[in-house]
Amino acid sequence: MRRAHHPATEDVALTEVMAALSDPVRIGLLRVLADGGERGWGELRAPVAKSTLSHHLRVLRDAGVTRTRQEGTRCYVRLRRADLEARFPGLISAVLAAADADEVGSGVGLAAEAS
Amino acid sequence: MRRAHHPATEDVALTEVMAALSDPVRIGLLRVLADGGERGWGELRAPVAKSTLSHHLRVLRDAGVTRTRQEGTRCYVRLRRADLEARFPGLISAVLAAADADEVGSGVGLAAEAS
DNA sequence: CCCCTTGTTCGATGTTCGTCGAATGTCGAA
DNA sequence: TTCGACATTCGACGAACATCGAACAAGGGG
Repeated sequence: MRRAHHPATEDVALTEVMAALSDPVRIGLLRVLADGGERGWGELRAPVAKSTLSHHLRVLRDAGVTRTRQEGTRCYVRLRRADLEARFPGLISAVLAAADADEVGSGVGLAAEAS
Repeated sequence: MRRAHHPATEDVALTEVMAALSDPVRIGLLRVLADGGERGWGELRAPVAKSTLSHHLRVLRDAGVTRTRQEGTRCYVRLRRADLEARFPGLISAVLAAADADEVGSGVGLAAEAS
C-alpha cells in the first residue's frame, strides 16, 4: 500500500493534467481542494464507490495535480497549486473559475458540509 | 455530409473542452489555429491518417472549440476564441501558453510551413 | 492477540477512445 | 455527364477508462 509516485514538477505533462481534469468527479475533487488546505480521505464525499474514489485520486496524483501524505493508516491529500502555477501559469485558476460557474462536480463535497 | 452541429456558446461544457484538449494532435491543431485565422482543411498537416484528422476536427467542433465553415467541397476551420473566452475566461490562453512552452503537438502544422 | 478501520489493489465488465483503410457523398471542372 | 478532388462516415481493431464488489495489507485499539 506504500506506492507514492508523485511526478516532479518539471515532469508534469499538460495532456495528462487536461485528461485528469476532464472528469466531473475529479473536477469536484479539485474544487474541494481549491483552498489549498489538506483534506482527509475519509472526509471526501463523492457519488462513487470507495474503490472508484481511490482510482480518481490516483489519477490526479499520477498527473501531478495533487500530493498525498500518509499518516498511520489514514492519508491526506492536498492540491499542488504552487507547482501547477509554476508549470502552467493561470491554468488551474481558469479551470476552477469555470468549474465554479458551471457547478461541475457539485456531487463531490466534504463530510460535515451542508448540502 | 451536411452535419454541422456546433453547440451554442452557453452549451459548451467544461469537461468536454478539457477532454478535447487532452490529446496532443488536438492541442497541435489548437496551436495552429491560435491566431484566430481561418485555415483550410488541406492546409493542415498532422502525423495521422486523413480519417483520423477528420475525427479530431469533429471532436473539437462538437466540444465547441472550433467552428467549421463549408464552401463548395472545401471546408475551413477556425477557433471560437471569443466564445470560449466569454464562457471560460483565461482558459484557452493558459492552455495555449502551456502548450507552447511544452511544445505539445508540435507534429501538427501547416502545408507551407518551414519545419 | 484478535479485530476493526482505512485505503489500495485485483478481477471483471461495459464503454469510450484513437487509429486505420475502405466506402460514401458532394461538389467543381472538363 | 463523367471524372477527380475533397472531406466525412463506416466498420473494425486494440488500448484505455470508469465503475463496481471483493479481497487484501497496514496500523490502532480492545
